[in-house]
Amino acid sequence: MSPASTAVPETGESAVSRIRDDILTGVFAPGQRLVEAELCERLHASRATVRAALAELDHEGLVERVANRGARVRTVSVEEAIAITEARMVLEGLCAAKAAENVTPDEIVQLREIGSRMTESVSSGDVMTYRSLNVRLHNLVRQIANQPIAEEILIRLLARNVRHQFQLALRPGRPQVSLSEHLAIIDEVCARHPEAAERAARRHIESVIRALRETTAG
Amino acid sequence: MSPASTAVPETGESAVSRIRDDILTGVFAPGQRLVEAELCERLHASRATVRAALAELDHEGLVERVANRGARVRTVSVEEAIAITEARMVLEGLCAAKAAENVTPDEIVQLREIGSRMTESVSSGDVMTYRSLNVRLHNLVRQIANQPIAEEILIRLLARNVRHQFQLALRPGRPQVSLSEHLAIIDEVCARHPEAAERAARRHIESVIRALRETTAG
DNA sequence: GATGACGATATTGTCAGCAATCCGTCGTTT
DNA sequence: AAACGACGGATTGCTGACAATATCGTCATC
Repeated sequence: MSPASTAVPETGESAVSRIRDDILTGVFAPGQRLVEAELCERLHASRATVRAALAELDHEGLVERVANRGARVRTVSVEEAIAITEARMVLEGLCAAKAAENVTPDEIVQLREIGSRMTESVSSGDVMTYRSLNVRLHNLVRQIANQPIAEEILIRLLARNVRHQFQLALRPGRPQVSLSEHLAIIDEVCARHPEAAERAARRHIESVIRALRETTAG
Repeated sequence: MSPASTAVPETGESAVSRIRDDILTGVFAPGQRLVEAELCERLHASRATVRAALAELDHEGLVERVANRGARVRTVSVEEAIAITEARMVLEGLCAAKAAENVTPDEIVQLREIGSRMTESVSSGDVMTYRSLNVRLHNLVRQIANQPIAEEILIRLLARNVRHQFQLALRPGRPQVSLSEHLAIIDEVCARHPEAAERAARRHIESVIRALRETTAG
């Protein structure tokens, strides 16, 4: 569950979380400079603390640091978002395959439950619920896969382009497209077909990539 | 090219490099405690510097830190090495596919050159040369793929279990097995067949995984 | 008017020291 | 004798200050 590293300095961790949240919620805009002294005031922490936090966020890919020139919120272009999503594609495929190998009856019930609730939320047009179910589904698959290395990488990649993901979810017609893909993943994992589950996961992310590409054109 | 993050404090970077090298070359044994004060003396640096270095290496997965209890060289079990290699498998597959899409005539020449030199070194039994060519091949493929995100992740994963990779390379008969797999990757990339190149890359890493599994049995 | 050198300012990188935390040990109590 | 709690040593986490570096504006020069 813990996002990434093992090091968890107490106040330091809260500093990381607060800055991360401020980036993800848009308090800090993409490209904005993050001056250490300012963050010190804001967080009531020392510079060593915010410095460690910035290093961590640099590692997560949320901020960009250059030597002697400070840190800024990383702006991820559509091209980068596509490259990130391509890496996600193969890793989610791996997790889906592993999940199909490991899935337990209880987990099958959970997957089906998410699937039916996804179907409901799409037919009722509840985009936000669908989106949170989407996150839950991917989390559950990763958890079932029991592949901590791939999981850690995926969590990071995901955090890195939440912004694009979010914009994508709001596109009209997008939930309808992704719903069937999600249901296919659920079906194959529950059927314990690793190869088919991997293909389904990759098809899903391929569709995400196509949608991202369309944003450049449109 | 740069190993990982964008942050490159000058002396800090050398501290990171030196500790990393000492871990990879075995000066610091797996599981060994890394006390900050001792590293300060060894590197003639301040604690802030070595602290930042340890954080970076924690991010890279080479050291393990727990709050208030310090850092130690991470020991990676065979199970972890397998999980890491499974993640590598799908990412190398992605890079191979992308490389097959992007490869230029000049790069084809370079790939063929490496291939023929690999064949020579295997037939002459020169394991170390073969190993360095192996590294060069993977580097070149990643470079051709032009997929910076996947590349960065792969470099980290690779560094994380060099030890296992190294032991593997020394196993009798191993070079003969991997040679044909490497040549297949080269063939498919040069033929510009993305799907086939991906399959070839995955077959290769699958064979690495099988070899790793055998180490547990034997 | 454009260009390049120079200096002031802002910001990061580094250092030494203090406070907080954890582990092992010892003594005390039941 | 075993369990429990307090003490001491060691090590990390954090704070404030100092040094190094890059950026920006100014001014002289071509």
